Amino acid sequence: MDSVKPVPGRSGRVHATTHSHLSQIALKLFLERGFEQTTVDEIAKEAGISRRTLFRYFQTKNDLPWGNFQALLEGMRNRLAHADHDAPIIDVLRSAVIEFNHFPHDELAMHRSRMWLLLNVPTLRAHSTLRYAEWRQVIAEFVAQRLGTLPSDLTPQTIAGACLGISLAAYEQWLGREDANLVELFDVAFSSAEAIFGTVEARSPSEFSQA
Amino acid sequence: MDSVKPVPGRSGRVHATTHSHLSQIALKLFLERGFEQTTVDEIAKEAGISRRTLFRYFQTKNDLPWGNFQALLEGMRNRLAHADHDAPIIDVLRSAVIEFNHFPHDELAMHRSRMWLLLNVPTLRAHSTLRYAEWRQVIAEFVAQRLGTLPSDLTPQTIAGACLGISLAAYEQWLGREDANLVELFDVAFSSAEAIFGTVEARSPSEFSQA
DNA sequence: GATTCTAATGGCACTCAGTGCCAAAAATAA
DNA sequence: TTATTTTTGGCACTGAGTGCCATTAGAATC
Repeated sequence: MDSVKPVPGRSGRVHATTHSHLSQIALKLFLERGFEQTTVDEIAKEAGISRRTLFRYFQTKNDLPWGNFQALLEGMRNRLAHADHDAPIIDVLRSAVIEFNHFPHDELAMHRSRMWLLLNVPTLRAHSTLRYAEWRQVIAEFVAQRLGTLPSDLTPQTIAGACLGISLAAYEQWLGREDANLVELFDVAFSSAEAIFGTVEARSPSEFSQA
Repeated sequence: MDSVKPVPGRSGRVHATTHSHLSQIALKLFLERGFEQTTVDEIAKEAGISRRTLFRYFQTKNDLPWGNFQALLEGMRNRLAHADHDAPIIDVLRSAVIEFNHFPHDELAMHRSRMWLLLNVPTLRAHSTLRYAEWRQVIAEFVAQRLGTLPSDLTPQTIAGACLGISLAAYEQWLGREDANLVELFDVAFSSAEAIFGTVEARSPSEFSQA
């Protein structure tokens, strides 16, 4: 499935597996036997690697469902950094968040399982707080950079918090309806939020300076 | 400090300690050495009980800073249940939440340490999610009972979420200012929220029926 | 093609959180 | 004194996570 190939121009032994592959195996076992009932040893054995190696791919058992979250975060960070500087902040955020939560059709079922676990297994629910904080930080840093403030200031933090709230609301809806379209739900959720809050405070500085 | 006395009319061995006492010892060690650097064995030894017994008072190490949270929850549940049935929901909630977060003067320093840990140690921050959920559930059940809806419905959940948000904002302020008054901050936070959202949707049913 | 360098793997021993089980201790009730 | 009740404490066990180091499998160099 995920055949790992040597990267040209890079010394050293080739990776035995991928975050994605391990995550898939873990999700499968978690769904079959339950999260608490599945041991890390079983996952490692199923993946054909040693337990020690698994802990080099994932810091904790709780991180397994997330896949390579750091890489996804880095992708969103880059997307935000290279966005059109004249586009309104809210528009950039909207498309970045939607892109972040866009998955190929053949991965959607797995993603649904993933999100179901993250939102329903108590241990994972608690641990998610930490991942959410990292995600919000990426948003906050982007907004702060656009507004010329610190990421810790009220506006960046508020907007980041709102984006997270919107996302979680969309996922709640998605998990509740078998036939729902995730991207559409995100779109609707963002539109609702914009209608309620307006976009005044979220416009880019260049729009003001160009006037 | 916490001398444990036999309860009249109740058989069996007397409790060797209290949640409060263990919590105090744990807080002291967590602040001195750090949360991760303190083992449960050290806390048990310092308290003069066995490790096994400590785990009968607290399910996990993460629960130690919370003290007897279940008892506090039960207190709030009772307070809400016995509140004046004609008083507006928001007024009942306001006083219940403030009372929940009211501590005697000589316990305030310890409570400050407690909250600092809960909001700053990653593991505890994550675990708090679960305690917050229980707290919100108590609020939601009260609101639902007053409105004649299910606790899982949107309005009870939203109001409970707002109460939590208000509380956390008040704590953030409190921890940032050495001289701040916690109860006053809660009062201000509640007033701000009421000013923004109004109180229309949060009035008790009897107010409508009496009209 | 043999050697060297580099980066990942795997095994082992260890710490620590948390649990099941059961005997011992300490209180009340008969 | 004896029986009953409830908590405590010890012990062995499982499972997560870590430090250390030898081994492996590639690439790069000669």
